[in-house]
Amino acid sequence: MFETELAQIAERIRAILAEHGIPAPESIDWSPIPFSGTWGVATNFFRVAAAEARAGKAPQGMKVPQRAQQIAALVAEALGTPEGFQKVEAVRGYLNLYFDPAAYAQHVLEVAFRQQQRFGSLAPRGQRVLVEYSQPNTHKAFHVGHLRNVILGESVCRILEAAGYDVVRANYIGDIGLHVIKWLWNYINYHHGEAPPAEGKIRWMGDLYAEAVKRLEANPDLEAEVRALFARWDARDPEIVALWEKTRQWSMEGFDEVYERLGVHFDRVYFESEVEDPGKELVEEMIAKGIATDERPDGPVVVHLDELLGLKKETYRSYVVLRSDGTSLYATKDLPLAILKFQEYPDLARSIYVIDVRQSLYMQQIFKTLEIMGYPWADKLYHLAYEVVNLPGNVTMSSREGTVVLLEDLMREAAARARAVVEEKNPALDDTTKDAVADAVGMGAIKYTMLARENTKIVTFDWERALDFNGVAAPYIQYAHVRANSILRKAGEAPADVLAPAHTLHPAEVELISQLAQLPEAVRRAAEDFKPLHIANQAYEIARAFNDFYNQCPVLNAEAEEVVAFRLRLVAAAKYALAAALRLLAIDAPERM
RNA sequence: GCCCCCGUAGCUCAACAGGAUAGAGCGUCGGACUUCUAAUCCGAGGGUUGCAGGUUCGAAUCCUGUCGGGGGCGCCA
Repeated sequence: MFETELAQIAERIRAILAEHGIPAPESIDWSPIPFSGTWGVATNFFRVAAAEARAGKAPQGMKVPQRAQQIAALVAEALGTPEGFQKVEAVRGYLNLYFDPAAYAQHVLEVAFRQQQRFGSLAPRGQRVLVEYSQPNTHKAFHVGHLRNVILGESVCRILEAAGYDVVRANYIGDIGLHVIKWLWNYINYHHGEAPPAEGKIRWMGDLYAEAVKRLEANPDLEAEVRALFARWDARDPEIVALWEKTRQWSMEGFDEVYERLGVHFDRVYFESEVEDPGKELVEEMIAKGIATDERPDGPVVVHLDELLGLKKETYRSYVVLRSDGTSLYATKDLPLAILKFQEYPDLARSIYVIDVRQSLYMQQIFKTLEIMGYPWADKLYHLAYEVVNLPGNVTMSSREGTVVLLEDLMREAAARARAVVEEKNPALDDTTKDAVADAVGMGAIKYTMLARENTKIVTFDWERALDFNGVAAPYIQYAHVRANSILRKAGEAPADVLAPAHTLHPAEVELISQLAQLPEAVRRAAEDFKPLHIANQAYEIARAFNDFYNQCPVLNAEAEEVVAFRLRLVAAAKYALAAALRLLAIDAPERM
């Protein structure tokens, strides 16, 4: 807000400094004034004073903070009070500019009314980015660890869109590999002809996989059967391929249900199976170019990155692109997939991989290899690393080990608990609404706990914490939205125009407007760092400010008609902001609860 | 052996590009519903930001070292 005005003031400050022979800083940055209880921006002159001191030009015997204050005072004096501002002051080396409250409040409301549910959105950039996330394996379970990926990926997509990017949502399905063969082996031998239940397809698929692993561990001799089956699959035995396609579809249907429930959809779904053959061809090309070393039959096909780059220190190390028996592994397929993405979307400004942090080295190896191969877009690849979800006691979630919390169990439990709370808090609602509210609150609570955390921090899954609806949590924000909605409903017609306040603003109004105004900046930062956390924090701050306002400032029964009119508009703006922020977190904003 | 991440209140976490007085929630104690939904609000208590140096006018934030925890390092995905 007020970027052009501030740029002009910055120029005037430069001129004032120049007049006094004081070296100008390379940039003049503005930040909010803390502890002020009103709106304004500040900049400081410590850098200027320090630079002056280093140059030996500082007035004799004057310390940097003291000199900074002197310069701030000097600038304040020369600047006067610019148009649109109420007050200018120099405090402890800072120059504080206070906006005219009425004008500022009106400006914030104007933006909110113009953007409405898109409040906080930035101008279009005309750039396209692709985000690959979720990446589930068919024939396996979908647990809470996978949930963090989906939620983070989806939120990042929404944030990037709000920041003006054109976003391609991509999924990459692990539909082939040893795990699939093991599953098929178990199915053919012990479950032939069975079909998954209508409810809980993913659980059923996961159970059969776990069973396969258990059988093979109990009797390692059976591995030979699995290898034989893998050979048939590799030879494209029609019977096996048909069964693979049919069973894969069961997993896909299960995934679709989950995505539907989470509010996630993809623009492009890639399958590992579609890049396997291109990958094998690519490996041959890499061998021919001397990028990959063929150590067969005694070893696999390897890319020795450090050697290729002439690095003496271990950096990128080496990795295998093709097994010694000629079968593919992850790297065989990730390389052609990266290429395929840029063939389909040549104008990508960024190709982002949402993948957990344990694969950081691997990702760097893939990116570096593509760079060595000469792909000009290699520098646009970005690994968005996030930490894993563990169980208490630092237990890694593993479908093999059976140490998992299944997504469907979590969602069911969340809905059930939320439903009980709705029943207690608002029994007057009809059943359909109660169900909808329970879903919004339950899913929201889960999503918020995963997003309101630094990507690089491990989440320890705990039932009580994940489903705690109190405190800093989605329901708190949703409740503020509901309260705002409730006031607007009672008021009748929603206000469509904007008013400047005619009364002296209450501190709670000041704080609320101030928090609303910070949403666009939160969007900018969240998009820049790929951190939904910034939105989660800002959403909470807005809700907190709104609840405080709600408590202290009557709206419909305010003391004067003009106050009612202004506050109604403020409530509407707050509702827009809350809905917008929740939308960026992929959390529903119910109308009542 | 090499590399990455984490360490902030009793617990779980915040803290914009290094800026003014490090903030929330939970838990504990004490208050506020005849008033727009109390899933709310107010108050109290709680800190040598693991430790030691360094850079800087200024460090939770950057650098070096160190301790503790987690993770990754050629045929798993």
